[in-house]
Amino acid sequence: MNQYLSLYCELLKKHGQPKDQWGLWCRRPKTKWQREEVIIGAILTQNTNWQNVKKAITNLKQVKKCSLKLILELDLQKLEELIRPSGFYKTKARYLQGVTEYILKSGGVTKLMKCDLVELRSEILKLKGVGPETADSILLYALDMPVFVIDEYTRRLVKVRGWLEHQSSKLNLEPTDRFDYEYLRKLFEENLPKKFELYQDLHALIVVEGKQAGRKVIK
DNA sequence: AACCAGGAGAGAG
DNA sequence: CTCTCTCATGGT
Repeated sequence: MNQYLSLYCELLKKHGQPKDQWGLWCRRPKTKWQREEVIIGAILTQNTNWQNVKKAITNLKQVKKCSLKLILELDLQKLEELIRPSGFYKTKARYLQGVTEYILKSGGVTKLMKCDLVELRSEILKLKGVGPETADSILLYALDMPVFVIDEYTRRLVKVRGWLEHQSSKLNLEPTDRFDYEYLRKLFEENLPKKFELYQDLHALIVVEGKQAGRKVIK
């Protein structure tokens, strides 16, 4: 068992199955509407506390079911007003409508799940408001595709545990490249069985662990 | 009362 | 390609 799998076992033992802490995101199986809500949440949570996102989603549900159809039905100003608690509400409202338009035009979430992973990833990365982390969160948690999500918690963990110390010199990488998004993503994916359930749980556990650890050892 | 949380786009150099 | 600025709310 390599260090990535032992990390999973260690965190699983410590925190348990990350279902309740992560609400919908780690729930399996998911309904179509739960998948849509995860996509909406993935945009809303950008650089924002999850507590604020919950308020925004509650506001949306108060109007109607939190779905992609609702996002398109609402006019921009109304949507802005509803998601205001999540911050950056004007830009996020536009992001949401753009992403929603693309998904519905492509045939909806169920259709997307049958697409080729690599192609779909490069397609949604072109959408405004969808960077690497948001794209992979959507692919992994909404569409059950095996992509590992890299975030600040993952970077810190890799840094703190010194996992890249001897590999970086071996591969002759510049210090800035060692924590590059794509590099870290491939590192995790190459060292773990390609299963979306494992990716979902491990990433969630890393976040839970990271939050609990706080920012005491970081620099 | 700063500081920051499941980031990303746009512009400059 | 790598900085730096901007977008904004709510909790410590």
